[in-house]
Amino acid sequence: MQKYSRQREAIKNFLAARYDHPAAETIYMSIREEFPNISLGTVYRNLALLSELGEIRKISIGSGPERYDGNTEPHYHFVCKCCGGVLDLGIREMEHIDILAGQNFDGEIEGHFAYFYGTCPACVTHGCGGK
Amino acid sequence: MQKYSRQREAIKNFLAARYDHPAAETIYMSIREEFPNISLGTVYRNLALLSELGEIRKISIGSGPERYDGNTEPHYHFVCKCCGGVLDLGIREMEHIDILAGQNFDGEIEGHFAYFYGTCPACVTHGCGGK
DNA sequence: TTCATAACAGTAATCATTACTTTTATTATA
DNA sequence: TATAATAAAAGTAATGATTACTGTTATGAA
Repeated sequence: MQKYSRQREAIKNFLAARYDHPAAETIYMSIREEFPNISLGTVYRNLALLSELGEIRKISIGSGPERYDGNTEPHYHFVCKCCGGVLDLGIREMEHIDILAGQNFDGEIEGHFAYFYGTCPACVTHGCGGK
Repeated sequence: MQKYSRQREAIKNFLAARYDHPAAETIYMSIREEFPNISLGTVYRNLALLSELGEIRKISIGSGPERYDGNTEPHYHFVCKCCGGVLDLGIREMEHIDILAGQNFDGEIEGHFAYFYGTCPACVTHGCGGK
């Protein structure tokens, strides 16, 4: 039986209030302000648990550590090659590409993972490192 | 100035002859048959170098180690949730989704990374572990 | 042939993440 | 409210993938 945990609650609330898709280490550093003794293992365990419960989302962006997203609505991400930031994109789910991929393929396609990359608005105007 | 290396040549040829997108460890184990003293570091260094030169491609599939592909033609991959295998898909580049993603976005979209997942042909017919 | 150095083998270090061990916090029940 | 069972914690050790470091060897230009 799952029990309540103040640390888990704090991690969930922290993610719900942010839109920059932080890594476990970043979450750990911030949560430590409220729980100075929290351990990194606790952060990882709760991130894994919350992901399984579908209360947060884990996002892989090629290189570097995993990022976490408090927004569980289906949406795509944009990764800036310049500053490394991760932004949300306001486009709908592209179910049609699964159909496309399934043509001339004998397996069963359930879905896809995708993210876009390029230069984010801030880096376009202020240059790299401008953010 | 870049110098020739028999080990690099062997790694490149090995990848060119395979279509299962092996991980560095797998490549290491196979190349060791020809070069018993080759070190894992040499495999990683050459994989990184060949990727930079555009002679092979490095593919990230969410979890687990990076996979390498001797086919540098643009194409998409399918990852089987059942056996973990990675297959090539015969669909064209989907440039249109970059345009789609760029609408209502002020940054510059250069491209996207995407892969599909589900059950591969072999696992559909023989069940999980049947491959 | 000599020489400069790219690439090597072997090993140590790093980074992100997971696992283990003992203690603490939560919650159902007496 | 007190007791007891156990989920979850803190703290630490271990793992897996990858990168970096340190002499040594192989390549190729002079």
